[in-house]
Amino acid sequence: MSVRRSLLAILDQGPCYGYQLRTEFARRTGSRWPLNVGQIYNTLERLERDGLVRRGDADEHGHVYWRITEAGSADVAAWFSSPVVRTSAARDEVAVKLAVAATLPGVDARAAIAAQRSATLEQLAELRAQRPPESPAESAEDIAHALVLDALILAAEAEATWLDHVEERLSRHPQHAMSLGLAAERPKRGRPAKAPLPAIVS
Amino acid sequence: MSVRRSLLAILDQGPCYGYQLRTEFARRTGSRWPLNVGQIYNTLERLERDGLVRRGDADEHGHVYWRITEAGSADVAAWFSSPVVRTSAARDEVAVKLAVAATLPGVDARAAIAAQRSATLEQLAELRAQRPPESPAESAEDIAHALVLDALILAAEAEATWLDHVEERLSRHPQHAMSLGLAAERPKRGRPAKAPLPAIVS
DNA sequence: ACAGCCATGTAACTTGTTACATGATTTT
DNA sequence: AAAATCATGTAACAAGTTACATGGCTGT
Repeated sequence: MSVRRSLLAILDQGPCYGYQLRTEFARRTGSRWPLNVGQIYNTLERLERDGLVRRGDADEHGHVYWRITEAGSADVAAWFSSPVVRTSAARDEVAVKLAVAATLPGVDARAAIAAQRSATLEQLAELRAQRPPESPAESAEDIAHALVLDALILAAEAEATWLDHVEERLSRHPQHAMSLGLAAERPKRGRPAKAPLPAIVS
Repeated sequence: MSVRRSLLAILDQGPCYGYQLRTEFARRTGSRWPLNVGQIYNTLERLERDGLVRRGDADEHGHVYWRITEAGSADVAAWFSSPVVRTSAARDEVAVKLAVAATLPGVDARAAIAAQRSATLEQLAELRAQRPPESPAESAEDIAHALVLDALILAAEAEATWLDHVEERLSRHPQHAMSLGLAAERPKRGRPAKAPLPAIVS
């Protein structure tokens, strides 16, 4: 929902045409998350379908301006006033992947961790290299870009810390090596699993 | 791709029927990411469409077993041997949201940060409370669940740190308050933006 | 003339997600 | 008998993403 909501929030500042929204989004997020132009138009049509924006006529230059509706403004206000909830969904692919890898016999979880850590540390170095030197007078754009960069850096650092943590924990339990075979076949339809949790050494 | 890939990785251990995959996935991820049963069957059909699994006949209990193909095994091997790349996509909704909030005049970015921090800290407390006491003998399932829990805790901690960082940086620049109006209208079609970046005080 | 950007749009597709229907079996 | 769980499936949809077509304008 972040693209859709972001475009709507920008439109809340005043009417924009499609291509302009792309520029505005890029300015505010440091062009770090590329946005295919086609997606802008898709999203605008879906927002119109949902009654959150209205399409205007093309002006003299051929620009099609879109205007937010009251329902749209309410949606933006609600977005900004309420936190992003990470309840059920929001699966971290790396976490899911390593949890599965660590519990499957025959899968080299250590290797998967090592591969991920290499990639994460490399990306972390790249991100840190992009951090500009502290300057006393920063433009609004500079600050916004710095915020996004810091978010990425902190997330990568947290992931690296977690990977070390995972590896250490796996090292403390070398005997059963975290392997968890499939639960034994169930004798009858409807019977609960009652898995024997075979401890297979990888 | 994490659900699809996880189911495929489990199938790489041996044939399973749909409902069984749900149990296996839940066991390995601590039931922390609920998986609607219907999604299992959708995903299996899509995997079959892509030639990664083959559907078997129902056995005496009516269980429909699915078997991974060679292409499927290769996909699993490739998944585990290569890191998850967070290059272009992988937008963090909170980061996008606050970057946009911080650059839009009339939006109270401080309030948005405060709301997010409350939610994040609350969730962090809940997650920490769920951390079981260190026990010398942990089952494979226990360890997997701990890994997932730690991933969530570290991500929440990183987010909290980042939120503090953002707020502090915004406080250091109170004059223009990060506000960035829409770029001025472009005089002609095809002209670049050349935004004046108006410094609007919120 | 040509490359490249500006600008709008369409069509198809992916993964994830939910709601619903259906029925068997097990437990209470 | 009723409730809960096991089990398979279908239909629809959401958000994001890409590839493509089309044309105007600008700078070299």
